Amino acid sequence: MARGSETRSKIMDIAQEAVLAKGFDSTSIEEIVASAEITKSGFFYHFKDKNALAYALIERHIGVEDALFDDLFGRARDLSDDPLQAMLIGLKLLAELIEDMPGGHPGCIVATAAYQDRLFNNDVREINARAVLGWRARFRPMFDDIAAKYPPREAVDLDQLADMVSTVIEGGLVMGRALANPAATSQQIMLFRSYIKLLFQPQD
Amino acid sequence: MARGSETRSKIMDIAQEAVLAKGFDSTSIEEIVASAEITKSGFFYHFKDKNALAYALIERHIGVEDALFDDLFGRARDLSDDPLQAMLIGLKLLAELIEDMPGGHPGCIVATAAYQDRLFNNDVREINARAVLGWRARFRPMFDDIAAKYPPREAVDLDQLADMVSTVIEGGLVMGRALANPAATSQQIMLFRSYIKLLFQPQD
DNA sequence: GCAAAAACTGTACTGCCGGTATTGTAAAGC
DNA sequence: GCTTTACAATACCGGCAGTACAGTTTTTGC
Repeated sequence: MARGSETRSKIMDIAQEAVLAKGFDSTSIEEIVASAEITKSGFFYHFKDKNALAYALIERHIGVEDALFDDLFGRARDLSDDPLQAMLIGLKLLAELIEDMPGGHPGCIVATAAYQDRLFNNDVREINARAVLGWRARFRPMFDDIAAKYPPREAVDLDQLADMVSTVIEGGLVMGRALANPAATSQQIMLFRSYIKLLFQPQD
Repeated sequence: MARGSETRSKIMDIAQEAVLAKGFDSTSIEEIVASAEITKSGFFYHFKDKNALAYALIERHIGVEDALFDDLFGRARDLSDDPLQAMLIGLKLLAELIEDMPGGHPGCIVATAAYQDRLFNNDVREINARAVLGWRARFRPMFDDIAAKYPPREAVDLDQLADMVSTVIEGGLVMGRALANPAATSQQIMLFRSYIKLLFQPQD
C-alpha cells in the first residue's frame, strides 16, 4: 500500500518539476523513469499512458491550489468584513504570492494543457475545463457580494469578471515567459485589482 | 525565384493551418510534405529544421497582424479625434474582429511558442519576445496621449497597461480553449475596455 | 545557348520516444 | 500458502525529426 503510492508520487514529483521547466511534451517518460530509478514497466504500472500522468498532475495541482486559495482569501476575509476590501486584500496577497514563487507558477500545467489540446485526450481536457470553472465558482459569489453592496459603475457580466482572474493570471504567465520577466504576472494581477477598485469603490 | 518562394509559402500555408488546428508539436513534417506534395528533402531545403519553420510562421504572422492593427486602430482614429474615444472604438473593433474569426486567432502560434519554450531554440524565443514588445510599443504611445489629456484616476505604469492588451488576449485565448468558448477572448477584451473607460474617462 | 546555381526527387538510414508484450519475482495481505 | 500488488528485465513496434548523399530538373545570368 505505502510502497505503491510512494513510487507514484515520486514519479509525479519528478515529472512536475520537469514539466514546469521544459513543458509537457519535451519531458520524456524515459527521462522520468531514469530519474526516479525505476523501469518503464514501473511507470506504466502506475499510469496507463502519458495522458494519465497529465491528468494526475493537473488533478493534484488543482487540490493544492484550492487549499492555497482557501487560505489566502480566508485570511483576506479575516482582515476585513467588507467584501470589496477583502477582495482587494486577497488580490494583493495573490500578487505577492505569485511574485515570490521561484521558477514560476504551477498553473503553467493547466495552461499548457489548454494549448496542447489535441495532444491530450478528452479526460485531460475535461479536468482542465473543470479547473477553470472551479475558479469561476470561487470568485463569482465574491463578486455577487461586492455588487450587492456596491453597485458597479459599468454593466458587467459577473461570470466574465470572475473569469478575468484566470485570464489575467494565465495571460500574465504567457507574458512572463515571453518576456522572461517573472514579475509580469503579479503586475497584471495588480492592474486587475485596480479595475475592481474603480468598478466598485464609491467615489469620494 | 518564383518557384522557390511559391513552394516555401505553400509549405507555410499548410503548416499554419495544421498548427492552428492541432498545435505545433502534433503537426509532423511528414504530414506537411505529404499534403504539399513534395518530399522530405524538399522541406529541408527550405527550412533547416522545425525551428526554422516556427520562426518563419511567427515572423509572417507578426507582419499580417501589424498590418491588421494598423488598419483597425487607424480606422478608430478616423472615427474620433479624441485619443480615449479612438482607443475605446479600436478595442471594440478588435473584440468584434476576434469574435468573427473562425477557428480561433492566429495569435495562438505566438502563445504556443511562449509556452513550449524549451521546445524551441533561442531564435524563436527572441522573435516571440520581439512580437510582444512590438505590441507594447504600439499601445504605449496611445496610452501616453490618453493620459496626457485625461489624468488616470489610479496610478498605473503605462507599459504594464499596454502589456495588458496582450495579456488579456493571450489569457482569453487560453480560456477560450479550456472552456471551448470562442467568445471568451472578445468578452475579456471588452472587460479591459471597461477598465480603460473607468481609468481615464472623466466622471459626469 | 550554355554553365552554374537553385530547387528539388529518391532512398536509405540513425536515434529518440511512446507504447506494447511477455515473463518473472519479491513483498504484503488475507 | 495462495493471491494480489508492485514492480524488474528484455525485447520489440511504429512514428517522427533529422541526416546523408547521389541524382535530376528548372531557372537564371551571361
